[in-house]
Amino acid sequence: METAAQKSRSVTVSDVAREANVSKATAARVLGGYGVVSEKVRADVLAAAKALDYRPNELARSMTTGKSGIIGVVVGDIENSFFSFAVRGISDVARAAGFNVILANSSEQIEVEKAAVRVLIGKRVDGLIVTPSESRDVSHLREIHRSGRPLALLDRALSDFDVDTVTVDDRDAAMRATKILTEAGHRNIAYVTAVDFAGREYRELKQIYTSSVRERIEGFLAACRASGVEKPERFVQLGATNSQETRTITENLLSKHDRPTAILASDSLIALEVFKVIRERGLRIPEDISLITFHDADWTSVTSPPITVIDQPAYTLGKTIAELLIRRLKGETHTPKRVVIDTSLIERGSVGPPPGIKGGQ
Amino acid sequence: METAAQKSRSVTVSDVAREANVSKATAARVLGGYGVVSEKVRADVLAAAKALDYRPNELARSMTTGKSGIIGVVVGDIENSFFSFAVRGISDVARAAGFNVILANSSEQIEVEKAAVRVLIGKRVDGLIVTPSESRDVSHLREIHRSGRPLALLDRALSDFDVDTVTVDDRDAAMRATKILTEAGHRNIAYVTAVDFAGREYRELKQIYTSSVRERIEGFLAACRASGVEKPERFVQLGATNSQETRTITENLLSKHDRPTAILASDSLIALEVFKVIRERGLRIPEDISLITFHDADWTSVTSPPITVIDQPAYTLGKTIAELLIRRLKGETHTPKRVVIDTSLIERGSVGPPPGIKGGQ
DNA sequence: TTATTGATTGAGACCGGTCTCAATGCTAAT
DNA sequence: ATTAGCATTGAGACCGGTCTCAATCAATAA
Repeated sequence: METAAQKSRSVTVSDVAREANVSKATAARVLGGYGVVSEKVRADVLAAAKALDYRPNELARSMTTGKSGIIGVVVGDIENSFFSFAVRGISDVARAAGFNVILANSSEQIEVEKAAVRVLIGKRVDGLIVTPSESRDVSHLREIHRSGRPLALLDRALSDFDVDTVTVDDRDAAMRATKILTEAGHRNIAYVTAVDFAGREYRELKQIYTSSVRERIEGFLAACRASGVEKPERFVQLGATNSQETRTITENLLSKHDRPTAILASDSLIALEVFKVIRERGLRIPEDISLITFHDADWTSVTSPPITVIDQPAYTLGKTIAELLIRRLKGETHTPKRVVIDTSLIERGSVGPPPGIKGGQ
Repeated sequence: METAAQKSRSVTVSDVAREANVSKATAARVLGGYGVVSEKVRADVLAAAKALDYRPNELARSMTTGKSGIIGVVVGDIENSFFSFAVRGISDVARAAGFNVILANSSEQIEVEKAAVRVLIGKRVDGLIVTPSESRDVSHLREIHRSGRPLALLDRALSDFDVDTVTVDDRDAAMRATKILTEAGHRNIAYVTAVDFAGREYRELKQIYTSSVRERIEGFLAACRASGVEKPERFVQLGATNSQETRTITENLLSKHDRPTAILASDSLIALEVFKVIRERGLRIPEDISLITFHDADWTSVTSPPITVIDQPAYTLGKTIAELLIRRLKGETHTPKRVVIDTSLIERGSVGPPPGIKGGQ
């Protein structure tokens, strides 16, 4: 009657120990893979474990060891393929190193991001990889640091956080892309980006709290100025946070009497919507308007014409930051590294000279 | 001197209790939000908690309650936007209900899937949502069931598993799509799908161990036969598991002397590659070849011509299965539901009559 | 005034592992 | 024969919560 199976309570070390006629401590030693045990006992315990179909409770294990084997990842939006590739890079590296990943979406909202970080800390993740949605409010990131957990930043740097960071050369990439446009003769180039900012009107760099966005704008402005464009600030369009907003912005842009002859989109979701609106308006690319976007999304190569893009190695970005974090989790104490990964510009067919209305340079 | 901060050990209930001059049990009551406490004591404890910046250890909490508040999700491939949308649906519902999601990728490999399930059970997730990569080896799914955790199946049903399942009307969808093709006059239609099968050659339905794939093939074959196509089996192409394989398959297909006049792709990743190869070959869609694909991926609407697709509501699929699972996790004991969600066929411009070489019906 | 009742609070077991330390047994050295 | 020394094993504390049960106390009823 003692063999009667309990409801469905899971098998514990004690159960195995009893079955193998050894102490709980000994059973734990072989099951947990630590300490020393004689061959005979080891075999007995293993046999008992198999017979009972023992499964270690990782939760309990985590509680004593203090390590959960989990890496928390907070990302802007998984639906954006840039992030899903990055996450895939993180996951692959993590799994290979024996870590699991808990994924959270911030929807680029600081409050959601803070909540996610809080939950993750509560779950006692071993480390966090975050794509900070802004640099003004970073109290929650400070907390991570204070809790002793390593933090790593993905895609967006934070000047006053000296932690492992992997970004791409945003400023430079934006400059190169813009330069291609100015060299083709464009002087009225719109830069459409996704920052959610009350008022929408762009005024100065200081109002942008996301490093990557700021750097790209910086690069865009620099390249515009270099080619003699006056007050390029007026071409910066903020607020393309979702397809509806992007659509509105693009429609406004295309309705202006001096509509831009080229558009630079800060991500592929924006570009897709821009592309659609351009199409709907019956405008031709690149004859009527040129287009370049950040991120080599799959669709950009199959449109007619295919789109010129800035290729951000998203997978590598994720892979690299995960490697850095894991090295730290394994005890390495290198000084925080700031890795900047090169992007490349893939020229396809979406850039041409501006329509001859007002002429080139 | 007693105020001296400990290294960086985290603040526990006991610490708060001491600070507030109450017992651990009482502090736990207010911090844990259970039992009853007087207003005064509650205020004291809360104040102490704030002063000490107390953060509950979810791990410890999970250990006693037996619930981790985590839903484990094992999916074929997050990079596939079908899955990333589904995951987004799951995540949104989960977060709203106070659950977290641990995501694992199986890469459609049964061994990886089994390992992932094992890990997730070890982490004591409250329930699992799995996209089973095959129906032959389901021992690991049986284990989930035996461990008392609810299991829910996403996108793929398992005949001998009576658990909550959400799928789409694959058979019907494939039939409708094929019918559009046959009605346009096609009789030589290739169906390209991603099952990894030694030998690649399709022989019979029984060799397909993924329900959705099987049903689609079934629908395809039925529609072909209905329009008088003989031995439509020979048009089924297995093995398009990655872009390279897909490319090879498509190239072979297009090189045949009696090359298909239409292609039906089982997912958007496959279709994208097929589309590219068709383009490279200088063939025109739909004049030279027609194309339909499962999943309304973003790129399908911006190509020239835009692609006719079977729209699978991936987000809804994820949302629905998560809702079902969560209801169960909250104690509801409804009999397992098998929800089949309708797909819709979005006709765009990639279907036309077959080129007039051999003529239509 | 004393017993009864209900509201609070405290003590301590427990979850399922890890890990320290002492006890035991056996071999080898004196 | 006695004992130091090493390899094994066992007992039990601990991690940080939850939760049961008993104790305390003031207020109400008899």
